[in-house]
Amino acid sequence: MSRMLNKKFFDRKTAVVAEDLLGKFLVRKIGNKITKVMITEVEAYVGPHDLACHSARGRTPRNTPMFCEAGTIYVYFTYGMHWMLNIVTEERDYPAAVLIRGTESITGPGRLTKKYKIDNKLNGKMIGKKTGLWIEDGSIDRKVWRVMHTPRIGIDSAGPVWVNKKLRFVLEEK
DNA sequence: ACGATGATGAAC
DNA sequence: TTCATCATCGTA
Repeated sequence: MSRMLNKKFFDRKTAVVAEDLLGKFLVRKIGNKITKVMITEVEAYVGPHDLACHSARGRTPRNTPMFCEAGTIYVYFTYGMHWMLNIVTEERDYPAAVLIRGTESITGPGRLTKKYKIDNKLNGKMIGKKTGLWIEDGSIDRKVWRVMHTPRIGIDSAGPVWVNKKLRFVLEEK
């Protein structure tokens, strides 16, 4: 049985946590049914100075979970139909998070939350068994997978500097 | 390429 | 209270 990643894992620099999440497993428990899939695509939203980050314009009702302790789930609704799953990083009151964009069986942050029934009911909760959503350890087989660094998706309004930062990390099959 | 679809936050 | 925007997706 794999190790469940705890607060300590997420209480580190956001870009480091993001890249480190590749190859780890997203685990979802609903009732007595457990699904476990490898994470293959993430993005880092590194703090209030990051103009693509929801916390760039201060604290608001929506982004309040980002100010909570590392390992807190931040789910928000966008484009009138999609839920986005993030996990909060770094120390309390430092608003940063990693967006989980894709797993081995499903690509796209909106599809992922739909498939694993992730919505605002999880917002602000801590990852763990009680919540029914957590992350388990795993290691990448480097003979099979390579890590790609690219700009983040769908953040054009953040301005050229932050749009071009390579804060999206993707696991690709060689 | 574009419309769906509605919460969010900033401006007025 | 209005309005543009939005960390997207399915269909064309």
